[in-house]
Amino acid sequence: MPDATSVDENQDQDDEGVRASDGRVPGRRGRATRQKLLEQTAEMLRTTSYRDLKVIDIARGAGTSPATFYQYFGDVEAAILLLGEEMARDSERLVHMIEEGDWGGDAGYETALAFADEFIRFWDEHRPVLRVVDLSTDEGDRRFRNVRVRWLNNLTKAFAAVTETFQAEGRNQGVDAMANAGVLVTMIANVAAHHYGFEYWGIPTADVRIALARYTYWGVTGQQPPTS
Amino acid sequence: MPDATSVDENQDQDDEGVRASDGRVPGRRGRATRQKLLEQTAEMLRTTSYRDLKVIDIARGAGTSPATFYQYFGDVEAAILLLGEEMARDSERLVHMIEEGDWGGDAGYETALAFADEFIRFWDEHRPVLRVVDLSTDEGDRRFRNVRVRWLNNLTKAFAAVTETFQAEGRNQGVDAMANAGVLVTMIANVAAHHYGFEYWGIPTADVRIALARYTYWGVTGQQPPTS
DNA sequence: TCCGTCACCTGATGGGGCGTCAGAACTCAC
DNA sequence: GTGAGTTCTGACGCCCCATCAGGTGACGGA
Repeated sequence: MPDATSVDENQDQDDEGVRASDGRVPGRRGRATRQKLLEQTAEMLRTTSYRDLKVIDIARGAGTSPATFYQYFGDVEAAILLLGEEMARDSERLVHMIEEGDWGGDAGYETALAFADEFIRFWDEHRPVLRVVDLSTDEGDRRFRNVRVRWLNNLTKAFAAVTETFQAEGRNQGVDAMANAGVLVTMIANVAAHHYGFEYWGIPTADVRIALARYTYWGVTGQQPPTS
Repeated sequence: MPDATSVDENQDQDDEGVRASDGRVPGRRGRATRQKLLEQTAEMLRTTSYRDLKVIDIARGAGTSPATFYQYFGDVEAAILLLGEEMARDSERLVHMIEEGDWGGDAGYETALAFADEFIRFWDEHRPVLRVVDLSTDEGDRRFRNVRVRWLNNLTKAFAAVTETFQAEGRNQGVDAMANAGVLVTMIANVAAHHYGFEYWGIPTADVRIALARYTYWGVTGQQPPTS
């Protein structure tokens, strides 16, 4: 069972606070190699199962050797973790959509639809990393849980804030805003994760998208969505 | 990447259609060993990460040798797959809850609450297997996808059937019943999967349970849940 | 241009799991 | 008690892991 590493190391990942395993700060060549390894890790994750992901394959794919890989990452999980943090940063655009969207009336339903689209796109883009984040979190790995919390919690808080504005107007009563938003986010996340599965059993993504937007709209506003 | 095996072998798993890897039908002793290995696999899955799950550990834990493991299962995945099928059979009770529950009015909301409880319990019980089923499905493994489809599709169809009775009465319009039910199921599943995560970021399972039941009730009936 | 130094990379290695035999151990009917 | 059938395992060749000592390459200074 993987365990937490020192948290302090992951503070500043803007390609500067980077350390090699021996503590030195890598130069230009080193960072290029590191980056290539990171990209190759993502690529491998896309094409092979997590369980069968081998350091040697990543290293070979990046045109280098396993020892070099270990120079920059403690283990495969550490590399995936970095990909996860990159993904979490990328998710800011989703937060903005929630915060800046218009959630009232028909425009609100449109916002919900647009958000569903964007979220599904986001998930498809980061699918390989996300499934490892989810699995490892579920298995109790703290490093991954931190990433997962950070990215989903931002969305949840954004939804909760919107919900609270509706609750302040007397609408959408009877539920804790954070719990409600949490369930909402988790729903959207899992639908995005499995929309190909829906297709497989005969439910087109177009229909799923509408169902998803309806739940989102109702969940946030407490209003019935348009029945067009 | 794992691939599909011949499907025919998995038809009758009631402990009778069982074959050892050499094609013989095991006797009493053989089946006992097989069962012990299966249980040990489940136990191992509960305590170690999927990625670090080793045949040798399962075998040792079951007081036997790796060679014996391979006598009964082609690989670790095959064993987990059997656990998955067992789980799918166990899920019948959830289907019954949906089919036989009263979904109208306040009683409907109570049904939704009871279902949320039962589903969360079910997930907690089968958590280790479920996360492997989900991951492997996501990675494109057909064997696991079949299990996942079978178990979730039963629930989805049951919800869709209930939804359609409401739609026939002119309620809950504007959405495809199967897509709606699919999103619902997937939401419940993911909330159940991550309710510990909610606790971790300060949202008690009690609140989550209510939010979950409200979505379920609204999703099935199209009615606003009680705001008590 | 050459050289020293430091950054970067790798070949080689011990450790260990994988999957598969051949044959040992066990069981049970007679 | 015996033998045929069933079940189990020790041992093996293979490959991956993770590490280290030492080789290779880049770059600034003379």
